[in-house]
Amino acid sequence: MKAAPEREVDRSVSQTVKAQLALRDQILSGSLRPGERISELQAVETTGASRTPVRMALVRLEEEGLLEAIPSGGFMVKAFSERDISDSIELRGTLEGLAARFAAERGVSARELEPLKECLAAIDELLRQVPISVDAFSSYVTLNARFHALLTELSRSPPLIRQIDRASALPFASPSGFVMAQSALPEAQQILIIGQEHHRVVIDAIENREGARAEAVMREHARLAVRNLRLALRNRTHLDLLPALARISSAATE
Amino acid sequence: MKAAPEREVDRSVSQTVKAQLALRDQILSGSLRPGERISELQAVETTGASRTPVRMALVRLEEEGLLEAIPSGGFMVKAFSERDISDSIELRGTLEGLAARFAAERGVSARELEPLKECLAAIDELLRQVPISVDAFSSYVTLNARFHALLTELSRSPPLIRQIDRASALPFASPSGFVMAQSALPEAQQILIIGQEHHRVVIDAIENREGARAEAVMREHARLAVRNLRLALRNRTHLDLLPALARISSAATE
DNA sequence: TGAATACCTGATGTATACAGTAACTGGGAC
DNA sequence: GTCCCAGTTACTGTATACATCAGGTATTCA
Repeated sequence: MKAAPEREVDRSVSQTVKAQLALRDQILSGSLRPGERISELQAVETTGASRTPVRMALVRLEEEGLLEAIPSGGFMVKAFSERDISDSIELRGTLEGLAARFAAERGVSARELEPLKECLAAIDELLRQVPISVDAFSSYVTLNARFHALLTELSRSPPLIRQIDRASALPFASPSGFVMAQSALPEAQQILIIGQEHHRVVIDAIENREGARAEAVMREHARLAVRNLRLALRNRTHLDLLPALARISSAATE
Repeated sequence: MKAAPEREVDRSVSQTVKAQLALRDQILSGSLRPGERISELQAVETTGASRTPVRMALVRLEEEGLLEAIPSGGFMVKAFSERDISDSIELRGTLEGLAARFAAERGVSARELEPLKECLAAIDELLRQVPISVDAFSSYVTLNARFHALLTELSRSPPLIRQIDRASALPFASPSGFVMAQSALPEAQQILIIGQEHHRVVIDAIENREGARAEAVMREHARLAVRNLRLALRNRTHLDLLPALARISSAATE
């Protein structure tokens, strides 16, 4: 029973992971700007790791989709248009739809659905209070992520789970990527309520083995995230919650 | 104007890529067996590259889905069940369906459809001969891959194109992964003809901006590959064309 | 004054040396 | 005979040194 599980990070976590997390933070916080070449030596200084783990982290971040390889060598921060992001969300929705259909078609025991229903109830509880507090929004993000993860697992398809995980790795494409960004807007509550209805329907569809319905509702569910994205971009006041978004050029939409 | 563009591979291609190709070959040819831990030092000997590029290649192959990270460190060859493979194919079909829908909904100019139609005509030409020669099968694989690549491009969605590429990276999930494996079977011709019909329909659907139709036909198209997989596994005589498949345990299907 | 070339600086790609840790084997004790 | 512990071995993760190449700048010539 080892003590200090918090500060042990410095030793137990590998340098590679440390560098990866640090660099991802730098990218998402906007310290590194899109199109900018990432200098390995600079990364070595800011992350504290050596060149080898830094290179490792860069390769992983490229696979993750945050970086782009430069033909002559090295990496640069990838730039995303609004269209890229909405397409990524639609893509995730399509994959989650497939997962829901698999779950419905292949059948799921009541025991497996239990945690999903608990999650559903917890979100219901959150939404009961009006207006919804900021804390509640934060809890919603956690519970929502959990719901989506559980639902994905229901497909019992490792390749699909893997792909959904990668599709959700991009923070703007993840299930609750823009929930916080619009927590102050009046439309926010309605969207959360509608989203919860989708959650309810998909569970019902899976229980009744209605594959097409389960798939369709998950696709529509993702489009809610696209709406959140639009809202967040139109009301740029709260972009400080996701600084990387501030650089998305709306002009690049079409 | 440099000479010897063939044997220049030794210098122009990076050690990392060389190692990656060599290791992938070893995995797919069956030299490295599923579940087996890959020793870096051993890989250094067989590939000729140093440890650094070998490690790089291992990370990339893991992201590609051929390897699995071992918690205590290192990598092992991933094992696939028949179900894993059919799910991967269904997954690719779903993504290609999305691409076709995007193309249909967003509109495609006649000029952009031109290369698709040329490809279609070339395959038609191939299928005219009965019975189809082995050479024709080989040409079919090339043209089919080209058709799928062009279709994917039509979506004009970089994130989607990227994901489809990754989904097709697994050789068993790629569009014509099992065409060769069943080239000697009598059902083969029929399947090729049906596949070509799908190609024809998806282009027609995109031209007429029928998104749902385009999507549906691409999904069905992928299921043809699942059928090919089943055929290939039932007639294990020709598994030598894809040695890695010989290790798929049919028992692990359910 | 402008363009081209040569040199130089800084980067990445590669190789290898070192440290820490996990797994395996051999021996001993119960 | 079996189980457990300790020692050893060999592997991975990390750091750093070296070579090669691309890009930029300065100088020179037209």
